[in-house]
Amino acid sequence: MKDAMKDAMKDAMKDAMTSPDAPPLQPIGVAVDVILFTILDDTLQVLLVDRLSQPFDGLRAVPGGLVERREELACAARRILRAQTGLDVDWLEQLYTFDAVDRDPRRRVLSVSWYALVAPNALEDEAVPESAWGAAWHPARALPALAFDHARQIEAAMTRLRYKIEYTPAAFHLLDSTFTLSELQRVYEVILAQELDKRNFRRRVQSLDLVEETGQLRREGTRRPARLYRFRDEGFERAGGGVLLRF
Amino acid sequence: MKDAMKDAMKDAMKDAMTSPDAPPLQPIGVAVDVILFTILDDTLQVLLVDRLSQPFDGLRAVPGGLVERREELACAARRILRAQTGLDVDWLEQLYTFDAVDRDPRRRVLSVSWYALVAPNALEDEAVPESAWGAAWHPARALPALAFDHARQIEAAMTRLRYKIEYTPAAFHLLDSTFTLSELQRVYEVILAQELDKRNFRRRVQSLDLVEETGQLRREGTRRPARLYRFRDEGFERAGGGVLLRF
DNA sequence: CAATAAAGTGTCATTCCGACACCAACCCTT
DNA sequence: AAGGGTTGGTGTCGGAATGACACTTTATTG
Repeated sequence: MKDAMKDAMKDAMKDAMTSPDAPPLQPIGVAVDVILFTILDDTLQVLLVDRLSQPFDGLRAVPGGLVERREELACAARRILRAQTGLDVDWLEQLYTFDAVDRDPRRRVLSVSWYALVAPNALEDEAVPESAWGAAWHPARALPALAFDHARQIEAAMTRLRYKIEYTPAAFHLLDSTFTLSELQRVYEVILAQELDKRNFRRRVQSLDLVEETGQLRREGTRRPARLYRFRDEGFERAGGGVLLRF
Repeated sequence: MKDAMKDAMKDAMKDAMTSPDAPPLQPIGVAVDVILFTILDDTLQVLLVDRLSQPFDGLRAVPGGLVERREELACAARRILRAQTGLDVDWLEQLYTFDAVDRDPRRRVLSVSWYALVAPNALEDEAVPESAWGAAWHPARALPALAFDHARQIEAAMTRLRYKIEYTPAAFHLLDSTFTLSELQRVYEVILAQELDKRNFRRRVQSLDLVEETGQLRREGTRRPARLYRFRDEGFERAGGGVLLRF
């Protein structure tokens, strides 16, 4: 720890020294936090880890950590996610930069917040390593006490997500590459927190050419098998960024 | 300058020292940049200042600068706007945090980017001080060469603005507190870069109760005077965040 | 008082949207 | 083999919203 501190100070010195014309550094820390969503048990879930040290020892938090000196923020977010959860995500978007001066009681640390989406079965495949972090899913609408300003961050991420699924293909990243229309509908219902009419939903999705049949069926349990679909990029592209799925 | 450097290092040391449990600082600089829009000559305009030193000496840039140690980002943005342009804005929103490692050739500096809106006559009142900064309006769709990643930032801000005027009262901040419906329509036309039908536009605005008559008229030039309106908060609130003005 | 220039106003045809209910297909049980 | 259970899958219709469209009004100026 002492060595790390010395290193940081050497870095600071070098940075200040090598560019005589550069204005002085303000020692503001930069962290990223990642709100990782999935849908499990027909519920929107957020991945939380345990905090094992001060501050906020014993509370839960979203995965996060300091950004390295020459690391892009999105890379930091992915690195931290991988380290704390073992997951690789394919949807990762910057959410907001949280900057309250006292959001970290130790010193000034900005949090550049991101949100990410994974399909629920990513769990089974990659197995969230219980490791030291105690990563686990929690229902997004019934969260325990959280460290830092993470409750606010999750709130903001949920709001953003509600908007995003209406005019981007975000929802598809909460599903496998093939899915049934009922599964797709459930994603929208869970995120929007309202029931949708099955026929109207299908009319929209199909008239926008957002999906195409794979020709295969999902047979599951004791009931009629459902047709499997896959997402069609061209649908969203052709629609050109307007609002697409409004319910 | 040397003193400033010493101060920065002292700060860094203090920060690292006072919290033995705090992880080491990464010396990443934090700046804010502000894309300030107005509408002038029926054109969307961006305020640019001259760069008078390296890097990018001689180019134009949006107002920006380093954040102070205990300063919230929005405060920094307002402080810098005031210093470089003399303007106080009432609409200021965080846009995005730009983080390319080499966006500042001297060293790693994040830019938390904001966009702001002012009514065009703010100019005449407060008189953009030509001062050292050479602040001046430039048509947003015909910009000169810009410092840093500011061209990309402006692009992002314009995209955001296009969305925002559809579901927030942003457009009204580009007008005086009272305005004619034609002026309001021109704001939408300029930002969306498309002509709108006068009667359909008025139908929407009035059916949503976004405006109320002041009872006064604007007489201007050689033509029929127009009724003056003012914005009604309740309109947007009642509409509850859905899409309101879609053309 | 004529010319000019923007302000202001209504209709109609089309499309979009939301509400609504039943049969089909499969599996399992008996 | 028949029947029950469960989800999958489909069409219509009435009302609302949308987009296209042109003329009259009201002021000023010469």
